[in-house]
Amino acid sequence: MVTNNSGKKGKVVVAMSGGVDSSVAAALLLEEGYEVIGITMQIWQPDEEEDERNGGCCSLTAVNDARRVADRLGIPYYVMNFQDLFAEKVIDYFTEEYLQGRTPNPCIACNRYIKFESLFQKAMGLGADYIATGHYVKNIYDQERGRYLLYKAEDMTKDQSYALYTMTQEQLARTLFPLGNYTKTVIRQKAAELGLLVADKPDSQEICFVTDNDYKRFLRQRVEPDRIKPGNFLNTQGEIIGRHEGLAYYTVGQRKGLGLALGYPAYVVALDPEKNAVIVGRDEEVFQQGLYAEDHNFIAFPELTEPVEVEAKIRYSAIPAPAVISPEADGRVKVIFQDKQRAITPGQAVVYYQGDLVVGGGTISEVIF
RNA sequence: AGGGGCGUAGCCAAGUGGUAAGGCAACGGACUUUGACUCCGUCAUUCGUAGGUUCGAACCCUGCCGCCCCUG
Repeated sequence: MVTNNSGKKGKVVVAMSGGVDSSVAAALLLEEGYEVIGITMQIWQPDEEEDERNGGCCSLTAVNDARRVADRLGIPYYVMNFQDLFAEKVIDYFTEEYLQGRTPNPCIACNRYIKFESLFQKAMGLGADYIATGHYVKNIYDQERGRYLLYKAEDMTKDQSYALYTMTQEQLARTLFPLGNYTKTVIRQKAAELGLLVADKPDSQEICFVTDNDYKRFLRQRVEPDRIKPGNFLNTQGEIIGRHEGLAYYTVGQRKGLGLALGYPAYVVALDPEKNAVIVGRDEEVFQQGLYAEDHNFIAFPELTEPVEVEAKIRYSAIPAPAVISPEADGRVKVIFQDKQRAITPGQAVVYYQGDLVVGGGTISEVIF
């Protein structure tokens, strides 16, 4: 059985969401001999009614679940308030990006600014040697390169390396990912063996602060109406083919919700903030050869100085595709794919891999048509 | 006004006497720690309307309504 020994291997703060993964992560670290402290980040204050159902990562049930697990494991447990920071770095970013005709990835922003920046600092301030999360990903120190490297998880279906490409060497040096070598199935079994009540808790999904999975409604409620203006749907020839409700409600590659009966499936090819237009086309018109990305972080090496062959991943659920990345004079990175990719979307992250190794990544700023 | 054509679901559209294809859109579900994509399911007791012929009509006939084209 798990016992809290004196932490021969160091003190680690585990970010506990109340879910299976972070709960088992804490348990595994305990077994390995770390001194474990559980912390739940309170990041979002849901409207009374919209909460609780499935227990978002910040709902009361989440905190209660996490606290129970901590009790069960016999570790200290605290709740820390990150609501203001989350509102700024994640929610504001999320809405502003949509308003500008880009498509944000809030999970990446949360990992970057909340978990691995703010929580990280507070943990270090508490005298912790490490921070740990329930992400499915591997963090390994490479002697030859003298760098900490990030690798895809053993369980490829659960791999979350895409959402962690922003991690710096300083962060990686003091971060533990106990789940990297396990499959989700094993983790659930482990939770059951430990007698954790969260063993059968469903996987979380969707955006944690958009509990009904309707981000359009979320924007409608939070943004001043005059910031979302209706405009024209244009075909790729520039002809007006209909009216849209506002750029913020559309994203590249989208099919549903356009309301355009053209006889063939119509997809959003691009958003044009200049004209406040949504460009629509056929399926084949949404495939593009490359992109420019900015705001990079490289993990496998300090910086990109010459063209490198990689497999680039354009969205969370994409299969990495062969591409060549090369540095541009303006600091951006040019990514040219071997084969055209579907719905390359400004605002989304592009993460570069070499096999299981995360080379680095950036934010897509422009699509090369 | 005269001549011709058309009127099938939200859009396009097949069906010309035997009891309403299909596509698009929409809606519902599955999938999913981002938005999307994808997949599965649902979607006209009724064919502009009123009569008539027929065992039986969206399909044939007649009136009316609406729209389009041509002529003057």
